[in-house]
Amino acid sequence: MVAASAVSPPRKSEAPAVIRSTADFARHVGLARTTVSRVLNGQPGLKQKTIDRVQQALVETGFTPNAHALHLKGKRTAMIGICMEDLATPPALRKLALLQRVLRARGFSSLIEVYTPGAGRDVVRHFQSLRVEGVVFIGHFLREEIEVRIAELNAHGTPHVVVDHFGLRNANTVALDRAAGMAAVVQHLLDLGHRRFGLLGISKGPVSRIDRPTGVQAALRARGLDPAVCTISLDHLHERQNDFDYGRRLAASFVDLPDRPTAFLGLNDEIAIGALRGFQEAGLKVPRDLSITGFNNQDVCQMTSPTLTTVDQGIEATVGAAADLLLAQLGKPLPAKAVVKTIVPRLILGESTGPARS
Amino acid sequence: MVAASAVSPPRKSEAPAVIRSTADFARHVGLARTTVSRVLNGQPGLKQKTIDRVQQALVETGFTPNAHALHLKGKRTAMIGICMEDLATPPALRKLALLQRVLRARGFSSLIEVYTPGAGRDVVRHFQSLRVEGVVFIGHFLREEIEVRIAELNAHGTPHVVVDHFGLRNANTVALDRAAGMAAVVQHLLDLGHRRFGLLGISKGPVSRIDRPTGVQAALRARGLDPAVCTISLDHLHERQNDFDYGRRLAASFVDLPDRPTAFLGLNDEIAIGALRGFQEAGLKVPRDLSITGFNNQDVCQMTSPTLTTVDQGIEATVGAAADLLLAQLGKPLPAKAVVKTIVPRLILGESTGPARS
DNA sequence: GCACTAAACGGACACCTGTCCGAAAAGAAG
DNA sequence: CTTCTTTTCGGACAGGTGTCCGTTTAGTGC
Repeated sequence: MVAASAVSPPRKSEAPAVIRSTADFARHVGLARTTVSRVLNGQPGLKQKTIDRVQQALVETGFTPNAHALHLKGKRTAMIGICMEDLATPPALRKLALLQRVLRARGFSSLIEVYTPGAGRDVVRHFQSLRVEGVVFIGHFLREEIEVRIAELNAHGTPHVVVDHFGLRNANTVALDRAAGMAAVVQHLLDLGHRRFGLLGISKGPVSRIDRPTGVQAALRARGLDPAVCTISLDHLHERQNDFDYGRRLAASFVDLPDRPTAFLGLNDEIAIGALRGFQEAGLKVPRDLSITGFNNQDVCQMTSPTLTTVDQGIEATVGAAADLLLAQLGKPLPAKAVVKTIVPRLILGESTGPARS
Repeated sequence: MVAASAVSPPRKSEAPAVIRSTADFARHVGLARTTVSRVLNGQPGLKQKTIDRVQQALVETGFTPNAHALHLKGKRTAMIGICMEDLATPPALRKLALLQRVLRARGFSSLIEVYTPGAGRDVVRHFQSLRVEGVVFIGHFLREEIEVRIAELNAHGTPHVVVDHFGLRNANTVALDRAAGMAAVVQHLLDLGHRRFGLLGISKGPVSRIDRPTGVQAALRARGLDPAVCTISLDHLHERQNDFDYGRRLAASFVDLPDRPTAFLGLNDEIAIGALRGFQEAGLKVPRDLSITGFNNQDVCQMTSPTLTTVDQGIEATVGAAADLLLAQLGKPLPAKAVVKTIVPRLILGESTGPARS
């Protein structure tokens, strides 16, 4: 038995130890709950002295109204759910960072979840239960699963945007036109006289019309060349684990190939840099003996010798467009037709490409 | 005037167009709200047929109870607020990604905010208003400001952990012992015969006892050498913007220095790689003519030629310890004394260090 | 000291949920 | 058909908030 509390039962005006609600806070200040509420919401008809008193106590105690109760009263949550692909690649993380910044600037907080295959339902349900105002998907997911999620979001009237996963049904999408980027690379190399291309990690067929292989083929055909003749891939010879090492081993396999290509197209920067290293270890000079290109324009492209010719992803443009697309939907009824936007990337010339050796 | 609604006013049993609450959902299923609630919470005394009916409707509609109302009823929010100093650097992003994964595995969602100087108050207030169960700070902040935030959190009984910012008063901290890492680097170079060290970006005095300069000095003194004599910095000659370029320009300044150091200690990997490039451009061979070390062990360290000797941050260990520290506080009263944990990093040997040229 | 006004008070309600509990309905057994 | 049991119904409440509104208190002018 606690003597103190038994002797003096808490009077109404007594300040509580821990402030958990406006009521607690009002008792602490010595005002009515409604009066405090009026101060907090800037309503008229209050004496300046009272306002000051509340403001000061606010600073002292650091009290904050319960956001959940506020939302229950109809206030918007100002939260955006972000689903990330499980693979934490540098470009994906940069997109996340940038997106967070853009959303923050517009007054939204970011709730992030990694979307592992199979767990997607829980993630989206969780966002729904928190009544987020929108959902962003960053990365490439299982088609069937993600399409179900998007249908759910649409059914609930929750805006969404998919970044990078092109071709999903009824999905608002912002994606990089990788085909265009790859075409620019190939054109650049064709202009330098290259006619035989080694593919590094790009052996898989195109998944959509804006995929890298499509761009390679289109650029070659535009010059009247046959992709099947001009390109060669040794991807099947090695297992892809670490990208850098994968590129290195691919290069080693290409070195002694009769009729070796004069130009090599990397799926990404890591593979390209690995290949660069692999060829250099074999005693070849880049770009004298051969040319190499990357994709993504990560920081590391400027750090190699020679610097890497690559394709800039335009992450800013992509994320900016995604944010615009998402926020434009707020408050309005969902668009009848999904909006799809493609971003055309930019060729970044480095020192790793040069005239074909005749 | 809408004829349909005027003719048939919505009956109680009519299903609403949009399901926003358990009441809506119950009407949709054709059951009482309380009955549905009992199903959702697994209470006994329900016919299997009824349970199935609700479950099915749950799947069909994708209805989710309002998390905010649940929290109001006492359910925990299971949210952790994460304050980031900066989302721009690769190590910071890796920490964030890893932390999110660890928290997710324990059933927590992550709310991230970038903590810009001055805006820290709003960020923490926002977390408080959302009644997060804990707050993590990742990075280095303004000492005074962050200490006030932590005091606020303590006053509210909200657990916290600071990652990377060592020496804050009353702050639970997990930090990398950069001094130990740097000492290991210097010892390694001393063993290789180096006696004169160029500092790349490490000119500023130590902020705490686990900072890089402390480690350099300690390692030198341990061998009876005078840091003031053995080390030289030209940091003041260049403005630090992009780290890679900064390192490159620093190297250029060192090239023609009489009595040039034989070993160079980079503040981080980017600066080291920039310097590596700078020296190579000046015609020097690494490690034949000089040795270079980095710090952080980013992926890029393996992509340079030669590969970089560096220090592994032990991000997994750091983030794991931080998560443990935070989650251990949940539910319990806050620890009387702040817990401080340091992580000892590991030296990663690369090809960029070799015997001193006599 | 009186009348009048400005300001603070405090009860009520809605928002959505889970839970309790008495009442009503449905179903089963006789 | 009656009785008893199982199941569902639906009203009430709490949790924290903003707002409305009638009531009480403090302050001002004369």
